[in-house]
Amino acid sequence: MADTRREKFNTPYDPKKVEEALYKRWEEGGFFNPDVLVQKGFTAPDAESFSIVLPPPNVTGTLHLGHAAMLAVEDILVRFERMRGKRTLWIPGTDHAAIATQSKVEKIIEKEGVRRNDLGRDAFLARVNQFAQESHDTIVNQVRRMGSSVDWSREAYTLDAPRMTAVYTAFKSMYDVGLIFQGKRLVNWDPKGQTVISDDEIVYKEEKTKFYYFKYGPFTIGTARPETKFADTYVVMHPDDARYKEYVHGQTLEIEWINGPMTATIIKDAAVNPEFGTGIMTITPWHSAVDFDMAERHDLHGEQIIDLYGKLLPVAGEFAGMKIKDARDTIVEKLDAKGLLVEIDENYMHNVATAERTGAVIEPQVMKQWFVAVNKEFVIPHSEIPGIASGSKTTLKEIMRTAVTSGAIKIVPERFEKIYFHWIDNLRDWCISRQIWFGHRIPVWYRGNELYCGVTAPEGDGWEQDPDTLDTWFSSGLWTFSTLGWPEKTNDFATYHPTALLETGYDILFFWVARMILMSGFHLGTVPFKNVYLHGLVRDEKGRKMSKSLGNIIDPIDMIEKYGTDAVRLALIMGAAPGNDVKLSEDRIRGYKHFANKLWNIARFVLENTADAPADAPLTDEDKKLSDECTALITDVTADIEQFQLYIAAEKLYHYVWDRFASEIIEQSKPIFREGDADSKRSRQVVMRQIFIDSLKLLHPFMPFVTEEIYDAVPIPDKKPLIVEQWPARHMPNTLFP
RNA sequence: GCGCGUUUAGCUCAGUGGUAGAGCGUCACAUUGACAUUGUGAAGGCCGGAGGUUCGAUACCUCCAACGCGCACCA
Repeated sequence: MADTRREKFNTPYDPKKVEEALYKRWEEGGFFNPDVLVQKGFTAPDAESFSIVLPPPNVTGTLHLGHAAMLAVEDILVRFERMRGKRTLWIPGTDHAAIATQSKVEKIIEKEGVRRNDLGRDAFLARVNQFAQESHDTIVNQVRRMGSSVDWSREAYTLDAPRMTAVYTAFKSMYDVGLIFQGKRLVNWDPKGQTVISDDEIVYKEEKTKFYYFKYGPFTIGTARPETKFADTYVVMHPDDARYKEYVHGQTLEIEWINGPMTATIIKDAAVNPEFGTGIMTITPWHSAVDFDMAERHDLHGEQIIDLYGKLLPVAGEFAGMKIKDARDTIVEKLDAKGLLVEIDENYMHNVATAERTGAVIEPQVMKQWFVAVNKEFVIPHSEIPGIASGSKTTLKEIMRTAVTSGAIKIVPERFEKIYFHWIDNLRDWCISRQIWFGHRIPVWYRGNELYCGVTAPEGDGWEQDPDTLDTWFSSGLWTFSTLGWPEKTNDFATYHPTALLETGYDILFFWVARMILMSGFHLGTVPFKNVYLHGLVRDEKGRKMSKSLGNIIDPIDMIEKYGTDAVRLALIMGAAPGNDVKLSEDRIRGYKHFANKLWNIARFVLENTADAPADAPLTDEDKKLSDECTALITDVTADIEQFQLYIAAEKLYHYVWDRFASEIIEQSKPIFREGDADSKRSRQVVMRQIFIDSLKLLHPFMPFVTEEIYDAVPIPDKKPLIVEQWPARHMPNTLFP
C-alpha cells in the first residue's frame, strides 16, 4: 500500500498531473466553504472569523501577472488562517468596470464599422454583457488555475441582482440625507468617451506648448488657449498689484477683441498670481476650474464656448463649428492681423489633463451632474469608528480620515498613509454620474418637474429614469458588505464583516480603498477592513509596466503550463515586499520549479527511509536540537506571515528546506541509516518525519499543490487533507515523551 | 512647486552601528548514491556622491545627483 503510493516519486514532479485534479478535489469537497468545514468538523463552530474579499477583476479580458500576484498573496493568507483553525472566507467576484468595459466593446464594434448609437442602448448593452460573460468565464478559470481557495458558492458580480439592490439602497439613503445631490458645476468632460469623469480618472501629461500674449484693451494678457477667449469679458488682476492700482473692481472699459469691440469688466481677485505672465488675465468660467471658482466668488456670468464634441459654438462667430485644435492658429493669425498679438513663448511647459481610459484631452464643461458631498455635515446614527461618536455630526471626509488616524485601519506599508491623507485633504465632491450605458443606471426618475429617488421605479405613468449610469467605483465601494448580502440582515454579514484584510494594488488606493472606507463608514458606521495590504505592480524584467502596447505581457497561464502553479506563486511572492514593485523574469519562475522538485525528492528520501519508523522514539541530543531548530522556524515563519511579511517567510522556508534539511540533515542521516545503532536510527527517523511533515504544512500556503500531493502519500493514521491540517505550533522534544 | 520612494555582485533583490549576503546567470570540478530540475568550489561589489555624528557607517543625520511615483498647478 505504502509502496504504491511512493511510486510516483520515482519520476520528477509533474504539476500537470496533479494540479487540476487536486483543485477539483478541494473545491468539490467543500474545503473552500467555511460552512462545509464547520459541518464536517474541520473547523470549530465557534471559531474566530477571518474574511477577505477578492478585489474583483474587471471583466475586460483576462488576468495578468498582477492579478496572479494578488491571488497568491491572498491565498497564502487564507490557507494560513484556515490551517490555524479560523472560520475562513474568501469571496470571489468580478467587476463590471463600467467605462473600461464599455470602451473596450466600443473599440471591438468599431472595427466592424458600428457605433454604439447605431445599435441603441439595449442592443449595445446586450453586446457588452455577452463580452463581459466571456471575460468572466476566462477569469474564473484563471483564478482556479492559480489554486485560489475562494468560496465559489458565494461568487458575486458588481452588476448582479443582489449588488444592484445594494447600490440602489446605498444611493437612496445618501440621497435622503443630502449627501448625494445634483448640481450644475464645472466637471471633467471626456470628448472622446462622451462622458464626465471624476477628478481621480484624470491623468496629467506634461507637454510643451505655446503661450500667447495679446493686447486686451490697455492690458497685455497671457493665455495658452486663445480658442476659448471669444467671450472673455472679465479681466482679472490681484487687488494689491501696484501696476494696476488705477483700475477699480467693477470698472468697465471698451476694448477691441477677436470678433470686434466689446465691454470688459475689471475684477480684482487674490487668486491671480502677479508673478505669472503679466499678472493679468481674462477668464473663461465655462472651461476652466480656476476661472469657474473666480466667477462663483464674484457672481459673474459664464458662457459655453466649446461644445461636447470639441467644436466651437456660434459665439465664436466666423470660427463656429471648427475643431478647437484647428481653430487655434487661425485665431492667433487674426489677432496678429489686428495688431493684438504681442508675443509667443514657444517653450511653455504645462500639464494637460487627459482621460485615463480614452486618452482624450479633457475639456472642462459646466454641466448638471450627480455628486457625493464629501464636506457636508450630517448626523451619523451609529458609529463604531473610534473618534466618531454615534449621533454626532461628521462628514464623509472626516470618516475617511479618522478611520485611519484612529488606527482602526492600518495600512501596510505605512508610508501610504501619508499619501492617503494628502489625497483626502485635496478631495473635492465626487462626481458619480456618467453618460455611458454600461453600469448601474441612476435610481432617479423624472416626470415633468417631479423627481423620485428609490430602490425601485415609482408607481404611475410617465416616469422616465435618469439616462446616466454610476461611476463604477460607487458599486465597488460597497463590495465588502454587498458581497455579504447587505442590505439584507444575513448571517454572513454578521459573521464576516468587517473583513480582516484588504489586499490590493497601491494604484487603486484612492479609487477603491478610500471609497470603501467612505461607504462602509456611512452605511454601517464601521470600517470595511482592519488592515490594508498594498502590493506593488508586477513589471517585466526591465522594470517596465506590462501593457498591450509594449507587447511585454506575460500570461500567467503560460507560465503555469510551463513551470506549474506553485513555482509561479513563489516567483511572485519572493522579493515582493509590501508596496514594492516586483520584476519578474522567467528564470526566477524556473528556479522555483526546481524547488518544487527538490521537495518532491526529499519526500522520496524521507518516505523510503522512514517506512519502518516507529510511531515514537526517544530522541538523541543531536535530534532534539534539530527538532528545536524546526520549532524556531515555525515560530519565526508564523510571526512573519502574521505581519504580512510573506516574502521573508517564503525565503526562510526555502532556505531551511533546501540548504538545511536537504543538504545537511538528510546528508548527515545517510550514515546513521546505513550503519548507525538502532536507537540513533529510530530517533533520526522520528525527527526527520516530524520535520518533513512540519515543512509540508509550513509550505502549504505558498505551494499548495505539491505539498498536498506529497502529503497524500505520507502514511499517517486518521490523516486530514493538508489544506485543513492544523498549522504546526511547536513540538517540544520533551513533550513528545513526557 | 509640495511630498514619497529607490539607488548594495552581470541581473533581481535581502541586510546589519563593527569593514557585505541570497537567487538567477557565468566559470571550474564532481557525481548516476532522494534529486543532472544535483553537489562542491570560484570569479565578481571604494553597499549612488559629498559632508557630519561615532573608536568605527553600507547602515544614523544633512546636503546633492539620478531614476521612479503621488499630489497640486498659473490663465
